[in-house]
Amino acid sequence: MGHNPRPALHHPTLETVLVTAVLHALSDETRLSIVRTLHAEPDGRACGTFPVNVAPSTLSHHFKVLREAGLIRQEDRGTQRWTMLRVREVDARFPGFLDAVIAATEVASVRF
Amino acid sequence: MGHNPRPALHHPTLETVLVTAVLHALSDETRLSIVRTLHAEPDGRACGTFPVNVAPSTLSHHFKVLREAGLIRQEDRGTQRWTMLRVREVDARFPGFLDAVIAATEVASVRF
DNA sequence: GCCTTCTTTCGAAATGTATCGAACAATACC
DNA sequence: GGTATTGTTCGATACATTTCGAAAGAAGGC
Repeated sequence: MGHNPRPALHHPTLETVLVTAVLHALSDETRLSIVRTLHAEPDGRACGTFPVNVAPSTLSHHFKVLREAGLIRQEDRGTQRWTMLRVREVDARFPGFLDAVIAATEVASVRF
Repeated sequence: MGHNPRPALHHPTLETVLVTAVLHALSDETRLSIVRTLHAEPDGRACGTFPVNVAPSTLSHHFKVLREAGLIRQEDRGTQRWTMLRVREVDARFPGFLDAVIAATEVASVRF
């Protein structure tokens, strides 16, 4: 019998995620910071390389919330898990929304 | 000595509210429904007339959250409290954000 | 095989949130 | 003054969320 590869990650279609789920996912300071970082790096980055101040297990929890809200896509590359923002798909379902949120956080001298 | 009028409601300047507070305020189904109703009625309406399925005390709690997030303005008119969406101010601080959220909820056959 | 690296899952604890009913305040009207 | 009408505050409860450390799983290199 074969080996047991990592379970496939679930990436919901944007049509099936609730508006409230997206808003809730972004209403946390740490998760919003993750989305900001990803927005500035279209190629994505590995999970462990985000500049956040939480434990790895907590970070993993936040990625799950973002993934289930349809905001990020993750794939395995060797031992690390790559994370990308689903810009196209989010913008197709919520036109202008992501840009407006990012822009709101980029005003000088404003804390999230 | 005089009577004791209702305490003045606090309406924070949009510059002082956190982005996460606005997102959190809108991430609740009942509150999002209130904002949708107000968006369709620029003149505002009285607190008790919103089509929601919660007790008056719960509704009062939701108005407080929306008010402290800078999303609504309330003023007393006789025995009732009038509520309006702060469209201009919200749009000045978060350009395009409110419209994007409202539009996202107006897609046919989509639940919040 | 063994060890390192990266990430997740599993409790567990602390905190926050939505909800209600009962009681209270303020205004308007009689 | 008395009585409705309208909303808020308070206490209590149930549930959700954020957080961590410890343990485990999977891939890669030795």
